[in-house]
Amino acid sequence: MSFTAPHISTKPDWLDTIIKGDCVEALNKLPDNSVDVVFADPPYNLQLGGDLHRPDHSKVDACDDHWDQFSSFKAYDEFTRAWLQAVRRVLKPNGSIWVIGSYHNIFRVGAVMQDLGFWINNDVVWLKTNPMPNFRGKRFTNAHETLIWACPSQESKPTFNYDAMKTFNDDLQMRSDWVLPICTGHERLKDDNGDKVHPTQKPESLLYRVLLSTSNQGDVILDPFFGTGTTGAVAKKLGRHFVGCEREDAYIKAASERIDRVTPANDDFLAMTQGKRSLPRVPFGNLLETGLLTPGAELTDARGRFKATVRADGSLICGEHSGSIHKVGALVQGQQACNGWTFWHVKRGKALEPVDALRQVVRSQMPR
Amino acid sequence: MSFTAPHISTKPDWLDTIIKGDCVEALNKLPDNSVDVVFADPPYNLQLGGDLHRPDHSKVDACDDHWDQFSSFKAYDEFTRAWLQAVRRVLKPNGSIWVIGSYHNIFRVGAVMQDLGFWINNDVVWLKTNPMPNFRGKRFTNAHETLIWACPSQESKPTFNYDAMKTFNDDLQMRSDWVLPICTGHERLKDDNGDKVHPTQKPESLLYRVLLSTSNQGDVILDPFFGTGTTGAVAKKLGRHFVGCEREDAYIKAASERIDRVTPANDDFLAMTQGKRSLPRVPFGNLLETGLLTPGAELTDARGRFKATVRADGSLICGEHSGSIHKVGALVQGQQACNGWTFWHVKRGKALEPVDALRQVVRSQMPR
DNA sequence: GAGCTAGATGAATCAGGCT
DNA sequence: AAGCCTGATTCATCTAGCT
Repeated sequence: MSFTAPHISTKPDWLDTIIKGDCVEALNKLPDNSVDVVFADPPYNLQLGGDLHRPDHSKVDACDDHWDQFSSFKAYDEFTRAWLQAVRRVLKPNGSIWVIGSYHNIFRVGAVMQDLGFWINNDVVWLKTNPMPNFRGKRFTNAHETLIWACPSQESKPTFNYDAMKTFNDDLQMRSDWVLPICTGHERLKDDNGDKVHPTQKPESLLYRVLLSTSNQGDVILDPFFGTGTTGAVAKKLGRHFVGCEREDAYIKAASERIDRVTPANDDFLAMTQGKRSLPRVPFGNLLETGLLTPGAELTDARGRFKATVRADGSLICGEHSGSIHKVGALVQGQQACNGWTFWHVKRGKALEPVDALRQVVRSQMPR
Repeated sequence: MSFTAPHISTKPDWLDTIIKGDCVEALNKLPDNSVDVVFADPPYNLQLGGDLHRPDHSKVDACDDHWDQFSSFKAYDEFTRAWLQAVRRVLKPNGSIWVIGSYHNIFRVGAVMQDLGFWINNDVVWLKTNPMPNFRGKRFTNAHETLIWACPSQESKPTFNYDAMKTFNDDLQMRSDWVLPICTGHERLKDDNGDKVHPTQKPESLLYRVLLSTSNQGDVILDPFFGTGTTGAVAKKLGRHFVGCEREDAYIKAASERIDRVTPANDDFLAMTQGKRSLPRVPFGNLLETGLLTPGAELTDARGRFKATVRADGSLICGEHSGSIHKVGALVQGQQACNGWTFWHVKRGKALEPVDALRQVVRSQMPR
């Protein structure tokens, strides 16, 4: 599980290990100012209700573990303050801390961090390419999580590999929104029954980007909620040291074996961390939001046989039919499917143009 | 600045107006439970000064000279609590509140909202297609802002136009990440010198999506930090009422003139895509009453594995099982629940059709 | 092997009306 | 007020198994 770092003559015994126990207690084993970067994925305090089923009646495997249960916001805040203070002692003055969370907990975490004097450099949103849908149709698909990147004080001068990030991002400044898939497939650790070992394993691509942007080779990376060790695995791969705190034996075992299998380094990781470079998607509704079309606008097909009217929500009305441009396009033609972008046209001056041309206008305003 | 709503006989004098003054004070003019949706873009640059007042109208002196982190955060929290409580009184129990902010303030706002009992439905990230770059190269490009969508309590049942948003988004569920350009060009209000009137004018496209997703035609939309009136302009355009609070005369003037220029969209095009949930309920027994099915009719599932017989009261008999179409459908499959309308089929000519198709026939014959 | 289909699954604060 | 019944609701991706 360990790897050599020749320039460190006497390696502390806690380096590149997982300390068993609650993180506040476990961190007592570390000296002051001994850590360069912290990555923390604390419990989210989800407060779930009853069971949730998919439309096909299968049950959603919820995160209902005991470690995610708190009696109140106050209790959660106290827990948060305690681990942040413990982390603060071991973090170097110019070190960085990353915390990830969802709307259930991230606002509380961020406020406590500010109260303790941490200085926020950025919040970063992880946009999931493949989030779980909202099965009951009662909310927006919860398609992102939030990371806070902060320093121990306003005076801190953290590592930020600006040029590496810019190169990484096709010579554009790296933005605060990162598009990455969730952790599935071979990367997801499974037990002997084929069940996931940890309910909330983070993708390695996320940790790559965190460590690549705000740490240097040989740095010490602390993860106070180590879980199945994504932080350790990526740290080792990138030539960083790690130290983790974890209470559950099953997670420690899985993480240790996982990190043992990691071979540090070449450059093949770059590909993994690249976001998708496909054309940005522009929903038809955008044309109304941005004023390129107004509710009541009339669309026709290229030959003018069918006429439809646009409503405020981006739906079309055409005789008895209503729905998306694709659905109504299919219905009026009596076909199974239709690309509404090329089927429907709009008058622009004297000429008829496919609405796809308006989509191009929107895209031209998007530098990405 | 006002527009007529003929179906409201006595329009309150505050409706479709901007109330001058601090929002906590101004909101005293509104009765309890009088607002359907709140959109709030609270100030968050503490160092600009002049923005913060305690509930007793004394000025907060936190950011006068030296930056005092703790006292200024505390003052901001007090300010936040005060306006949120004032808003809470006028918001209907099933109303929605949206708050937008950046990492400077959104964590504090979110935590205070939770402390006051607001229930968060989603956080939404607005991804800017054209953000300001990070000139010093010390941070990630700050390319997003965060919105919190919440309700006054966990029991609230807010308006959420799921089907309209899905149509809007090319027949995919609307996600929690919205890609929209910032407010520039002709949309950006300029004064006589060509300077922008308001430092943080929000794009109309953002409000369009907020109001389309969580409000209905004729709803009352409150913006306690009205600024140059983007909320009012989009509300009027979409056939909603507005009320705003604003302290600065210059903003009130610019907003009033702006809203006067807005032409509301035609009623016909404000109708939105409706889902099945809004269709009138048709009990299964109706199919027998109307003669579409006769007692003794045989139903099967799509693959013909299960056969059931319809009795005069609309119950099914299937082997040992009997009961409603839903109950028997669940029982024969050994599932907890089943939508009998789509599970059970009937022969119509040569083809098998779900009984749901018969329900459509009944609905088409119903008076609107 | 390639290609296809069916099935499984992911940090989720996920219903509403009537009796 | 609590309980019961109706019936509405999913996207991207990976794996296993079959042709």
